[in-house]
Amino acid sequence: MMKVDEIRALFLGFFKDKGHQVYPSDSLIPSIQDPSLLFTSAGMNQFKNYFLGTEKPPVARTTSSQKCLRTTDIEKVGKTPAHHTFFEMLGNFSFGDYFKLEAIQFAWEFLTERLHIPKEQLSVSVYEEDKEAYNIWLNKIKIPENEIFRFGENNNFWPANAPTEGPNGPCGPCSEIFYDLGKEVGCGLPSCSVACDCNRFVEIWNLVFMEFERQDKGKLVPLKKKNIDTGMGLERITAVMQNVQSNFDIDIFNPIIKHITDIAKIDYIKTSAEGARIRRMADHSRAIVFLIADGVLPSNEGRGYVERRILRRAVRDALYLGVKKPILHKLVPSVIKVMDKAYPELKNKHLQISRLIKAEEEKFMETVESGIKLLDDVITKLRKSDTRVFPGEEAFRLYDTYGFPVDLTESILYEKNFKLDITGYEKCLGEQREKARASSKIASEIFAPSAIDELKNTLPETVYIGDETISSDVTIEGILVDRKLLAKFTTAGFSLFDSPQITIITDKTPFYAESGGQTGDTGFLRNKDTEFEITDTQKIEKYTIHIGKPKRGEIKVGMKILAEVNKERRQAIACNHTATHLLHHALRTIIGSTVEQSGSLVLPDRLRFDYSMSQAPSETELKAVEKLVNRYIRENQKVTIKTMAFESAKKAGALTLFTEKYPDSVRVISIGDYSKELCGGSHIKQTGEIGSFKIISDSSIAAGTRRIEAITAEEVEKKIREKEKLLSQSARLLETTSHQLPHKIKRVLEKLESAEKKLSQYHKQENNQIASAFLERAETVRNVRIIAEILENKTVEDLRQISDYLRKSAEAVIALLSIVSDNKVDLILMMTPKLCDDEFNAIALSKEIAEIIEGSGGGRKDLAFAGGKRADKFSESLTHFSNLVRKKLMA
RNA sequence: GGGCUCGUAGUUCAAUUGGGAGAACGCCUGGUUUGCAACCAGGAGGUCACCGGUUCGAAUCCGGUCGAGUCCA
Repeated sequence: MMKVDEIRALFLGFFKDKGHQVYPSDSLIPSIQDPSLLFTSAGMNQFKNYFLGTEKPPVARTTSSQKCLRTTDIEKVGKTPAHHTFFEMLGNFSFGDYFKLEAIQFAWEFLTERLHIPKEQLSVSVYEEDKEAYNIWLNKIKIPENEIFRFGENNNFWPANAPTEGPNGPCGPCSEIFYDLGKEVGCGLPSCSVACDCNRFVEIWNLVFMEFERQDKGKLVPLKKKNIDTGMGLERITAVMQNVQSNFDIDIFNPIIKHITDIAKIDYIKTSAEGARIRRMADHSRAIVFLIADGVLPSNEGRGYVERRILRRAVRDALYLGVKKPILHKLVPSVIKVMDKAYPELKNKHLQISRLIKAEEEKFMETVESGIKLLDDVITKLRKSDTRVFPGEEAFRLYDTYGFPVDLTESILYEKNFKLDITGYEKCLGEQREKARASSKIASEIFAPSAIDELKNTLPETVYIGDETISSDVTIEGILVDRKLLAKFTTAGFSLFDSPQITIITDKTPFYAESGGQTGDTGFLRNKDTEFEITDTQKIEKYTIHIGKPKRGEIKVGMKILAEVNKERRQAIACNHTATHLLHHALRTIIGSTVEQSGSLVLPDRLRFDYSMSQAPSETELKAVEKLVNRYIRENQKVTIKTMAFESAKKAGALTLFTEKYPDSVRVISIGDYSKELCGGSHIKQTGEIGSFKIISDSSIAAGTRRIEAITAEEVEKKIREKEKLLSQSARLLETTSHQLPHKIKRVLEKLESAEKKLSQYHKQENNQIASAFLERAETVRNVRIIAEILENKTVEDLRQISDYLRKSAEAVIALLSIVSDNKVDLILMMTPKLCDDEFNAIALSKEIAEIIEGSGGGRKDLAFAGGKRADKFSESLTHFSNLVRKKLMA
């Protein structure tokens, strides 16, 4: 039986023998910058620019086994024999080299002579208008006529339906090869064929003949250079070779599935609902392991969000299988064991991957728990209203706002004998989708054109000369304004304020473009007539782009101009960048080599360093790290930059990054004989230039990931001066020395506290006295004391205290207490509870009085608050109050 | 990129819908006990995330900022 690893190796070896360069799998995060691509979803992705013709391929034929991630069919995963989120795609590619004949011959030879698949079990399809491919299959390969099927653009064109529906760009017919599982599989009808929907015929290989460029209105223009792009699912061909009907029965899935059933303590019954869940968990655990290994951390947007969703789906399956504890992270070793022959880098990441998964699983369990609580609340309410239908909007709210999955809602409802209004739920979801889609930026086209593409055929890569010099004469090669290429631009007609943002491309440049965490340079392009300020430098594919604003004069393509980088800023950046390497090294020295960089930001005024570590480093450890970095600085070590082959850099012990993919030739930065890192950034010559290093903060930014922020050089001086100022100012304010400051602060606080206590006691006493005085001089009507008083130098809080006292010390009281200032009246209305009824109470009274002073009031029946702005009318309202109360009591 | 929810004591959360900031656990002190989350009494602990607005009055309403959670793309 042929194993996955053998088939992969056989495939790559076969095409290598046919003159193809073997490319390693690209990362799941596409290495080609493209906002429209979230993940690598096909073997051709890493060669996209070669197919587009915007970049010249170094070789004419390549082959690869590409790891891919697709979530479009995620619902089907586990339920069908061949759907995955994560899978490997075997492919061979030709860029203007061989075409249909060889592509077909290679595929046929590989299947029949290397894999020894009987010809009778293979059949093919071609695009109905592709006579060339049809004839090759019929005459060269000698496939019987009735085994060649002809389908329309829906099935046999790439992209599907491209001629009528688009998108514009490279496209072409394709030809598919099918494997017949045999009569006993599938529908069993005599008419069964490749065209049938049943599972008997499986598509194993798709050969795409990219020969047209689609233009507007479906016009297909033949390409000068025709390309081949093929794809064969590794898991699927393996299933064929191992003579099993499902991809999940092949050698790499068996151990994972066994591991799941062992933990869950259940049997794997393929046809049961649990079986599908187990398969889905097996699939998803592979996807998650590879995503994390490629640097995708769980988050709530973009790639991280897709990863989180996959992970949560798997956790849900585990819950259904009765596993109430985190389980996925336990599968990591099994996944790695079956994949590490092709992806040996997984082994080193093993601990970090399981740690991250575990943290994420625990978080989701919390979400589920709080969701169950929320669900219970709604159910309790529903029970009262005597309905058995759970509203769809509620289910949606639980999912949308609190992340509680609807299938969990459904199964809990089922247990409690409720029904879910699933139509209502789906309606809400659909509305949200519509809204989001309408305002989404992400284009669905793979080949989104941009103005820069126009340059790609003629203009070579921008040469970076910023290591040798920071000012040099350069030639302007491209000017971009509003995504359009211009030949020249002049400031005439523009005021300095409304001149647009302009992007300039030059033949070479001393400006460093933002990358590897280091921010882009700023500076000027100028000659005697022209001045252009550069505010940012970025990289788009092979070009450095200078972004900024014209100050004066005119800029023309072809013109020579002096490019000057802001020198002080660059020096500060270089200090921070070298310091970042020292920090990395110090962290590994003090804490251990489990610390790994997971991101960094180098700015002129500070640096940020993200690293993997499960708990926070102790204060002592951080201090030690800071001390060590400063020692490195004082040692004034030499910083050397060398370019060498990747393999020899690795041998020399250079640190390589978790997520990065490196070219063959790399730049190695060595500091003294300790730190050695691959890095493209700007550095100083001797560590002494950094002067000083200070950690400003250490915090957690994600599960298992921490961030240190630090400053160097002049920024440290600034910081020290700031702190000194702070201290001396504080000391002066407290009339002491900075030494005595903590002691003094403590004493002042104690004093303040006791003073406040005394004061409030005093106030209380005073308020009680006032209250009893009020009682004494109060008018009494039918045993009810009526009090109406204006107080001075009191707060609403005091009024409250006074009314409390009144309530406690008299049987029956109605009191109106007020504070009157220039433009405002505050009042409190208290009546002993027995006097209150529905019409006559403090709320009603306060409202009525407040009306006179053009304010409003409210509160409780026995204690209400009110206020107004017309202090001048207050005496009127006092009279009104007394009359009102008297009248009421006499009645 | 577009939504929704949340931010209150060291922690987990309340606050009757705009009208005295509370409970439980934890902490401190004293007592009683000294079998492992013991009991009794007392106490400390709050910028109600931040800024602005509305209002006589805002933890509560409105706008903004920051942070967290979550869904869609």
